[in-house]
Amino acid sequence: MSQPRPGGRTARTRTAVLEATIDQLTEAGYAGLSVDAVARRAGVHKATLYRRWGTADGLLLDALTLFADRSVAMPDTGTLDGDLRDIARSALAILTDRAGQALIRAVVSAGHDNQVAQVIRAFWTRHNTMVARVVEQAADRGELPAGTEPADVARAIGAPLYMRLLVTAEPLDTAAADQSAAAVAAAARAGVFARPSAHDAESPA
Amino acid sequence: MSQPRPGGRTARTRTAVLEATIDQLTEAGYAGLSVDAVARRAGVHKATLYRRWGTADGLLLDALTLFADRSVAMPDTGTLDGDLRDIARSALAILTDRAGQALIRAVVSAGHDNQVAQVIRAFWTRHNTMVARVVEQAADRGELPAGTEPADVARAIGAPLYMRLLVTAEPLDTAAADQSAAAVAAAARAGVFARPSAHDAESPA
DNA sequence: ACCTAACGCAACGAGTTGTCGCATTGGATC
DNA sequence: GATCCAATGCGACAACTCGTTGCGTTAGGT
Repeated sequence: MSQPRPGGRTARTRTAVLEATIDQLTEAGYAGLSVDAVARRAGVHKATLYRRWGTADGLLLDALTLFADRSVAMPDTGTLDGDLRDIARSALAILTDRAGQALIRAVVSAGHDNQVAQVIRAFWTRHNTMVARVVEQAADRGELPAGTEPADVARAIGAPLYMRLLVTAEPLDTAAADQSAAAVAAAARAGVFARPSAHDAESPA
Repeated sequence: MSQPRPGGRTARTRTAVLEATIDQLTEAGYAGLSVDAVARRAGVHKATLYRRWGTADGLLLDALTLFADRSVAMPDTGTLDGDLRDIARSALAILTDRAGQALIRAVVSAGHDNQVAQVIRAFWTRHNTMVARVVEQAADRGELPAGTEPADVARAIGAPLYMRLLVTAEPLDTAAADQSAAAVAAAARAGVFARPSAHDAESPA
């Protein structure tokens, strides 16, 4: 069941092509992501790309998968504010990374009805479980009300940064990330993200 | 200096074309916004579109201008929470509107280096001045610390909603808008959006 | 009734897209 | 180092899309 030819040339071609894909996305955006352009840039014949990736979306999907496979780092600063700040700065790192920017813009342009969206959903699922642990620890320390929704917290941390990148084209710097983290911390402490308690009791572990 | 022929046919054509532009954007996205497709859909010959709008981006720009010309409504509920809730719900209305969704997605895909971006910047400028008045009133009432940045508040209100639409494809409902407003209110009250006071005094007014 | 801007129409050249058959190459295996 | 085969290179191609142009027609001001 081993791959027929997992070896050198194929891997090199893939690397060159996916790097060219990022370059092309960076310069020409999703609209300019044609198979021909990527082939020329990678120094590979376009027939090869059509055979292995089929379409431009196939290229995007492969590049995205490679990028999203980085494991999400779990912060552990001992305080809610510290953890949220770390999360916001990690998000900032992705959003300021050249490949990250290119891929995020492309994903948004590609829409939500394809395999690309599945990779994104999987990424957010992992990210949310990470945030859930942070929230849980904070609740144990008494820093947050019980029943705080991790998904709401996770979205709120990233949202202002994505907003700057995608909508308002404002600068993405550490101050922006830290402000976002502080805002989320304040809102979470105020119970804005707390799920309305079913009846009035939430005791189980 | 009056327009040569401002009358009937031209106006009808424009309406039909811009409506077809929205339809096409809704169904096929920015990538599918070809002049030919819009012409067929509008029942107008493509040469006419090339003559009047030049390119697909010209169509987008005209449709966007028409849409963005709605004046931004100023809320006046008497409380910060009420005003922010109104603002969030207004944003929600745009983001759930068919044309609004189509245009916002298109604008993001079109990027930030064109005339389209200018219309967007103008829109946000007006929106920010509106939010500034709300913030100012709240500060006068003592609900907010002095020096609270309106731009930060405005961004924070819209961000989670844009995030749902563009990135995570989550539902856009009143609960989402209200939560966003509540989160911003909590953060603003905590002074997260307060500009660091120049030296240490902020007494005037 | 007249006049002209706006539109319809058809055809076109240029560029892009995806596919095909065949030659060549690289690297795994013995 | 000889052999073999999957992966790639190569060029040509039909189909399609894009934007333009010249000319005839129409609508709506005057």
